[in-house]
Amino acid sequence: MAEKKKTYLVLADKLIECYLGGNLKPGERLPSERELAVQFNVSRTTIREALRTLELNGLIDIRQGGGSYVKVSDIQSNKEEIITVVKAENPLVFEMLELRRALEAESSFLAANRATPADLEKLRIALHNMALSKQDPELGLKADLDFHIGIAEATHNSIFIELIHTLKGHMEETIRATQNHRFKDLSRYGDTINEHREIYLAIASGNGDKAKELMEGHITKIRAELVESMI
Amino acid sequence: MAEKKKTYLVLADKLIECYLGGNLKPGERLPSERELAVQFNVSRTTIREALRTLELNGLIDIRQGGGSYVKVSDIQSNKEEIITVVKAENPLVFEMLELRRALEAESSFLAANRATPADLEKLRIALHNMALSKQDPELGLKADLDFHIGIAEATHNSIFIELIHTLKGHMEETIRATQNHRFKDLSRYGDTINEHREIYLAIASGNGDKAKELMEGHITKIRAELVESMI
DNA sequence: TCGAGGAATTTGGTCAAACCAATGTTATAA
DNA sequence: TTATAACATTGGTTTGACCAAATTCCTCGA
Repeated sequence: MAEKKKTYLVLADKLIECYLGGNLKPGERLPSERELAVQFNVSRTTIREALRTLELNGLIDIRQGGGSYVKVSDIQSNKEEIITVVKAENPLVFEMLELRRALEAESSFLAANRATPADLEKLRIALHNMALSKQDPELGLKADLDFHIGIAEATHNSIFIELIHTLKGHMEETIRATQNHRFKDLSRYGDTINEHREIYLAIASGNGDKAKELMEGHITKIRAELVESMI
Repeated sequence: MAEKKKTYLVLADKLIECYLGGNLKPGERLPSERELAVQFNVSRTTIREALRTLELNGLIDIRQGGGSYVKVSDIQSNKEEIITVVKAENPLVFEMLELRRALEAESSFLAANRATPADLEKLRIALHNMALSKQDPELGLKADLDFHIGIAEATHNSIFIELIHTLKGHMEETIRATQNHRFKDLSRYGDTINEHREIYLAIASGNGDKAKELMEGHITKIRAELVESMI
């Protein structure tokens, strides 16, 4: 069904496409409201609503008498830098794992306070798939990843979400490395599933501190398994 | 510093205070734009900008011909959260702070287990400079930064070290934003110094769990100060 | 020639009145 | 009672005007 979009949002997108999508560098000025109104064939009022939208999203800076300027978002570029740092093909497996411990523990805490019913549903599905996957390593891998990513997404913090996706490759590697152990000793795989389930319950019940503690323990245990698998 | 706030943001706050601060339950309808314009003695245009702000922040739902309704909030949000959303100059500031909480808490934990005498010496110097800087904001800023960076370096985890340097700009911004409050109330600045000192002691004595807990509290407090400084 | 000061212009901020479009309400007729 | 048409309400958009801040540009004096 064709959703009817609000005009000011459509305009905001057009503005981004025309001016913020690379054609205008940070610090440069946009055309005046009156010019934009003519260009897009709408009233100044409507253009102003679109500009407000961009301002509230931190994309531009509006100054009375001055004009609208593309914001030099330290933070936006910071965000990209952070991703770059983490992305760097790092052979530093254990350092990465420490980063994951930091990120995922805090994610669990935040998720417990913010997860929507839809977020929780995703986590339940991942849990369920994992339980079904005792004989299927690939399904297990995917479900395991889905669970960890699902928690990050439940924080609704865009930086955490991007970072966890950046770390996906590393997580996959780690899981594969430890899978041999897990499948040799099925009870251990069961332990992992139980840990996930407990983390889920803590998040679903809104117990942030407990969720964080459990996730810390979980990743510490992964580290131990990784050490074993390398012996 | 008497910042001149944009009218529509001020109005958005008033609307929250009058209607979303508990007096109106989720699902209930706000007065019409025309009524609100009369009530706050501004034009309908201005009221509309304020309502847009609330809509963009997901607090209300505006339906043509229907009216504006308080949204059933996805995330469990207390009043402070709401204020935060509306006030945030850059929506990513608080996301960044959450990232810092994750990184610096884990850093403190790791530092407590790995800090060398040289690492500890650096932290002591930063602490000392901070104590000396009650009258010198710039020195205080640098000492504050040095302390946080020093902890990351004491982890000897290259990823953490790179990340904290990437976040330096953001940290500086946050410290500056909260400095006004700190210097208005010197006892509060003393609190900050004491928090740093306690974190140092926990690290120096090898108590990782305590160091982590203290750092978490410290950054949570920074967040609260940041919220205050924006009101 | 250069710089300071100030007037004129540009640009965003606010207001008012009108009309359109979608929704909600009420009255009417089957 | 129900379906429908007329009306009222409410948000959406346009226009034009004026205010306030910032910028631009010109003049004048050193």
